[in-house]
Amino acid sequence: MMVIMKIGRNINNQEIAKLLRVISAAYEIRGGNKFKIIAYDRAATAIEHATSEAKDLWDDGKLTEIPGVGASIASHLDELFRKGKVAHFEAIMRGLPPAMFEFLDIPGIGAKSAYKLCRELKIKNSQTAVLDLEKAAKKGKIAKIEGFGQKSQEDILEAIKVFKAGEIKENRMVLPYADAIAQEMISYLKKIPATVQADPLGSLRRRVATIGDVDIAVSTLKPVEVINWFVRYPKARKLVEKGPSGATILLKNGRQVDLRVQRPEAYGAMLQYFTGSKHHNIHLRELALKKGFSLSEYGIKKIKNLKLKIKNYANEEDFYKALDMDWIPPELREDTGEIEAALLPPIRRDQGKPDGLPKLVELEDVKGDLHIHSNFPVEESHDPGLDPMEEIIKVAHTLNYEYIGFTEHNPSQSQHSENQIISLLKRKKEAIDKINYSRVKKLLNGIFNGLEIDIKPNGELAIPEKALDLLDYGLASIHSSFRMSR
DNA sequence: GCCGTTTTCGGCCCGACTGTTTTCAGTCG
Ligand SMILES: Nc1nc2c(ncn2[C@H]2C[C@H](O)[C@@H](COP(=O)(O)OP(=O)(O)OP(=O)(O)O)O2)c(=O)[nH]1
Ligand SMILES: [Mg+2]
Ligand SMILES: [Mg+2]
Repeated sequence: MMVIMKIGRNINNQEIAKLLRVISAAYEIRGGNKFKIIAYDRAATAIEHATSEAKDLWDDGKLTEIPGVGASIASHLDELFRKGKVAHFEAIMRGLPPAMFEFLDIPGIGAKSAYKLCRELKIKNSQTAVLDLEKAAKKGKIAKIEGFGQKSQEDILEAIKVFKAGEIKENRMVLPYADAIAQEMISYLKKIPATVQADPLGSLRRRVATIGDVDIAVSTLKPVEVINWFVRYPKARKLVEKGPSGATILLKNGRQVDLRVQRPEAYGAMLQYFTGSKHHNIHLRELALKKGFSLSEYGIKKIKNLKLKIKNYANEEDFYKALDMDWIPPELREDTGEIEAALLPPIRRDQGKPDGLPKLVELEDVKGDLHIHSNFPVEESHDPGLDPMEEIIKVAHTLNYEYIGFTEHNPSQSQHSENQIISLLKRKKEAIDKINYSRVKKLLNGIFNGLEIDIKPNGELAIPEKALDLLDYGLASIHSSFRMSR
């Protein structure tokens, strides 16, 4: 439960992000420049999402290539990687109760509340901070603090329960799990005629590998009906909040679902807003501002003529087109250059940027699979495949694959002599040769004989050298001894 | 603190919801 930061020279991206968020919160308490606070937060998000470890980028002198990391933060990180601590950060934190940072992941508590609670309740010990806060709430001490009351005291108690159960957005789910939750909710929403359309948005629509919460938008002329139906979802455990334009619930499984509703004629703007990402939206809105437009989930306003009515967009294509941009595939909307790339050709040429949006790899583009486990009995030590090769070939055919390769694990070394391993692999090679000469072969252009070969702790492969001659190819991978030093 | 072909200075997204406030601050999307 402790969220104390791990600091040191071997800090990873997740831990750096946490550290930068703590600094952002510290600046917020100190009344620092509002945009500096935002800058630290943005740098945190950028490092969290970076595809390389910040420490490796630092090694190559490329830290400032991360958008949002400039000279200042890069120099602090340089100090962090060299010395394991940052003097400037320590100075910022000095005088602030360290326990307050334990509260930042409790839903509804931000920097200001965390600080006030710590100070007024004299909470000193980081290790027991959350428990101390809970005790204080139960004794009615929070309601007495200025700016808090009976209701906020109850809300904090509830939030601590949620936090202790690990039911916070920071504990992310894998994409397929979130997909399942979203699909169930969408079927439920579609049961009432008021729902014109319902879509999973946010990180789900962007197909991010891990998902914090489930975001859903509904197109409707009867928002009140949809929202009331939503909050009565049978699997809902708790209503978090509810208003005229949406609601948030917590499900019995501890997951959060956010709903936003919008009229059909303005649904395009809602799709754009609620798909995100946050920094894609901010970047897009900044670009629009320079052109004299103000963007929101309701549509586009002309800044000069605020009296002019907001313009509706029923679909996303028109919304982006109004900004002279190509429609951007949701998978690319992470503010990593896609906005500049989407600017229509004449503008790109003016700016000397000829490149458009990249063409994404679609499922149909996948032409084969060279890592497949069949149930062919090679007597591996673990995880044999479930289906016969013939069945797998048929499925590959229905997927329009041109080729596949079979890569069962190598025969277990502990159970077999070298000769036994070779004879097992000979049998498999004969089986594949046979398939290649049989009718099934016509389904695919190529069926290859591979093997997933263990790399042993001493670096050797787990099959004899001459067994390699029996294979078309091998996949070598490590299956044990993960705690060896680098 | 970051960033840039209208800027190396002067900007920085925009809105929903809640509680405690008597007009808005804090938190979140
Ligand atoms: N303009 C703007 N849009 C935001 C902001 N925060 C969130 N959004 C929009 C874009 C997000 O993708 C969408 C849903 O917010 P979430 O907090 O659920 O984020 P998202 O789903 O992208 O990631 P997640 O996996 O839930 O952490 O709402 C913001 O500060 N400004
Ligand atoms: Mg989300
Ligand atoms: Mg959300």
